[in-house]
Amino acid sequence: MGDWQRSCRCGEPGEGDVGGELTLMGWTQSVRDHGGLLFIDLRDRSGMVQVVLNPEVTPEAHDKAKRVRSEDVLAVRGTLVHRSDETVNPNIPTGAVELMARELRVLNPSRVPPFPVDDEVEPTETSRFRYRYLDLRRPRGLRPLEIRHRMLSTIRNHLNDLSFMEVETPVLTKSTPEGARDYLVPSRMHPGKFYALPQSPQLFKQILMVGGVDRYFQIVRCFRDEDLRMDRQPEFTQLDIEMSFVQPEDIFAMVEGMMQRVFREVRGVELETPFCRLSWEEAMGRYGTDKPDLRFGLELVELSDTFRDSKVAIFTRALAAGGIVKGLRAPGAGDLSRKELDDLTELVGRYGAKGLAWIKVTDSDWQSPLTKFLSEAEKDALRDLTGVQSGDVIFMLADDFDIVNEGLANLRLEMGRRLGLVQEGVQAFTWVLDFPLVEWRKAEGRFTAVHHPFTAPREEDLPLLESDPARVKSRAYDLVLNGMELGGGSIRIHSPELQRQVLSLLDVNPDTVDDQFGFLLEALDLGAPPHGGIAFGVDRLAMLLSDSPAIRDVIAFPKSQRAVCMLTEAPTAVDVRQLAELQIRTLAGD
RNA sequence: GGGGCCGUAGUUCAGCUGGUUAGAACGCCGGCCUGUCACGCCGGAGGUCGCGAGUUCGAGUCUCGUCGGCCCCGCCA
Repeated sequence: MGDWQRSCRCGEPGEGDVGGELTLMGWTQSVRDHGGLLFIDLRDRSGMVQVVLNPEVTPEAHDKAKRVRSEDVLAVRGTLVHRSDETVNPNIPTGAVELMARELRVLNPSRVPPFPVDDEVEPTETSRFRYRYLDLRRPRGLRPLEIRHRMLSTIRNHLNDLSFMEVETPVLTKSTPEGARDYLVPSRMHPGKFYALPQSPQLFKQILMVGGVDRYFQIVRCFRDEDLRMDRQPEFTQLDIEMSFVQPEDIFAMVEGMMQRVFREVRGVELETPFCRLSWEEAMGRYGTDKPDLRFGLELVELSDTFRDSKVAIFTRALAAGGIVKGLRAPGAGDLSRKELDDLTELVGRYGAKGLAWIKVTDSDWQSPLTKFLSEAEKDALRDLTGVQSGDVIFMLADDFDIVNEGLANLRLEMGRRLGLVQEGVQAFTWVLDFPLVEWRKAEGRFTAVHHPFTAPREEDLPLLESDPARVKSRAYDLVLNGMELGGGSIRIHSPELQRQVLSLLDVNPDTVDDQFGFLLEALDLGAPPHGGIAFGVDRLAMLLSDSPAIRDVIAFPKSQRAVCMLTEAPTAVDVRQLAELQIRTLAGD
């Protein structure tokens, strides 16, 4: 660079700067060599500006420019001039001006890049993330991170305005029995012992409440060693919030205000508040899921009673086994082909359904493999309950509660898309309330917490804790947007006795309760205020705000589906001496 | 742990029921060109068809295995 100092960024020069002497630095987007005149598009994060080299004015600079290649890093000094009317480029913000170069320095030449650094062709994800630095030079690569940054800075401003305090909690912490698989970190000072990376700062933030921190938040990395998905990474970021002396209403109002501001400042969209609210039971009943996409209707219909004494064996058999029958009317879907119906059957099959019953309703008849088993009374009931009309299809599923709901919920999403019912541009927020406190895990033969073990039961359900735990509802809530779970939280248990009772209901061994949660129980016994909070998936929110198809797009250096860092190739083997120091020997031979 | 899709030039892709020397566009290299902005024109180079077996007279194409990427189920309090 020598002693040169950059005067502004490439996207910034405008007509106000014309006549000025500018020094610009950036990357070579393209070179257009006309033999005589030569143009260079100089780019940085802020944008692009055209540099002109004229061999008659500056033969030396022009000569150097002839050897400039894509992605070379340049510094150019010259005069900013107006372009003549015919040569103005309306497609870029700096298109009215250009830099007449007097002197050019190649700060660092670049090898030919492994993929073109522009938004024209999308490189494969493998090369995008292997060469993430090239990807980030493209607007398409950088934009999701810019939106993420704006979102987080808006959130910090907002919470700061509301007197929240950001506190950092430990990353080297303690493994706890419930929840996802932990990432472990061996301890050198304590051979054979391990820290765990936090799955969330849950217990620390509750302890902060006991410490009187009152209004806490943290934008914090969390770790879960589970298999990846399009919207799941092994390390992800939570917006963690906790407040003392609050009711759910206080949390809702705070979150709605925050979301309003985020959508206003990041997307320029004005959200209506208060958000919709659904009980868990209503959400499950009408949509078959606890995270319904409310951008379209297509509600499910309960049909168990209709078919209680039916001749349709698949229905009565499922009901006899304690299952349910539910249906979904797809308006105007009567033209579905056999192949399409097979595909839909395969779709519900993914969630365990053994088949998918369908009826095509036309003016003259009901076409279905089931027709001959359906009584007139059942047809009347179906007409009443679904409002079916000629040209529609009724889908029905009979199986246990989870399979029916999950199958139909996903069928509903698919049909919503196929029938073009999803209203684009609509932000359909909803709170989902009154989740069950616990659910029975057949595989494990015990109850597990639906939210987490520190969630308070509803007060009116306390008597059921002993007699019928499955019917106890919790003071938990989720925030759902367009079918995506953005965050969830709850009012916490602040009584040590109740906390012990819930832990024992979850069949946590009484010895390990004190081992694992002793510090929490002790804190609850030393003046813990009633408190509650919520945590959001920052990455998912950023995905939504940036219209990104995958979580990888909103993370600077994401991991592949097999949890490998595509840039550094971590995890890797370590030196045996490091292992010896930790007193660790691996079983995996390699 | 299970199911599915994909892997061909530097990049994005085409390559049919197996059949001559594996193609296109962009990029790259060389030449020409003084108002282009996805500059244009002429010429050229560039391939372990992910890898390994198998079937076959013959495999980019079929089969099996393997590696990698992506999507899904399980898992993710």
